[in-house]
Amino acid sequence: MQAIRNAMAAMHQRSDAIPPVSPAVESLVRQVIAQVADKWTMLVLEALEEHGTLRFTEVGRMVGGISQKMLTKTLREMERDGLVVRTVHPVIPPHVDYTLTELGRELSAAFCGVWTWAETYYAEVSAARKAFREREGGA
Amino acid sequence: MQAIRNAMAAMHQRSDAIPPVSPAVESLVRQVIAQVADKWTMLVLEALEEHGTLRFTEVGRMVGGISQKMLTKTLREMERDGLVVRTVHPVIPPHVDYTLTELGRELSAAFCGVWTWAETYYAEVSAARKAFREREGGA
DNA sequence: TGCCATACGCACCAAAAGGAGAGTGTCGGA
DNA sequence: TCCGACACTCTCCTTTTGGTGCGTATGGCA
Repeated sequence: MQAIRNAMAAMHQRSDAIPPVSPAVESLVRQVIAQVADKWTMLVLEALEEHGTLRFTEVGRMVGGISQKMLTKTLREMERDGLVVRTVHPVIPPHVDYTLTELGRELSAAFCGVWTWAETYYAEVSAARKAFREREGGA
Repeated sequence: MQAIRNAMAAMHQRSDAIPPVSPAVESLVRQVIAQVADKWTMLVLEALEEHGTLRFTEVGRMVGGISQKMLTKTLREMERDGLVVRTVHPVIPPHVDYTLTELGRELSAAFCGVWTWAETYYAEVSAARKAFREREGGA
């Protein structure tokens, strides 16, 4: 049973996968991808792309079904990664608004293809799931 | 404190967000997006796009750092959603291979933009994180 | 006088994601 | 003879995700 672990471990040093780019870049890119390929991030990105500058509760409204905790977390991570700018107006009912940076807009544009794919093929995904259930589930 | 819950609840009936598409389609698309915008799914998709047909352990090798459990789960979900075809050769050391379907290839193409974005801007994301740490973290 | 609204932080909890390790069944090689 | 290989599955465990509810500061409105 060592073999699999050995192979997996070896994987981390040697890059059998994609030779063109260096392993260090590979790993960074994967890290960024993993961070960004998140449900809430995608939804918030969409909302801000569609509506421009929004404040906290407005983002929540646009995204829909997100808790304040997750919204805070997602926005903070996006701020950290340079995808949004957070502007605090020091007034007494607090007022904070969020805008996409250029980086954020670029990412949003990149995700556009995935949205289009989902809109184009969701029916086929549904059909595939149904077929799978009938084939596998209700044998 | 009811206000937020009311607003959130209202959100689910009325579509304040994106009028152009119907709410039903919206919800389906979001569901598909949430399913598909997954780290492992993206990585497996990439591996299969790059190398064509692969068998179980080969996919694991190409993706790198994935446990067998997650690999099984990811591949099963992708099969269910019609992204890959799973072919079992009934020989005695088991032999199963996985190939992208047309749907899978289309999705892979759609994600291409995100990969390009990550490759183009990962340095800027790193810089943004560093700046954020210095600004916020090590105040 | 007193409650509401904003944009959170914090504490507590449940559920899901994810990893490590063992087991499986048979066959071919050492 | 007995171990390893494949493609898993199962169990146990930790970490992450996500939800709910509470607190907060204070100017404005009733």
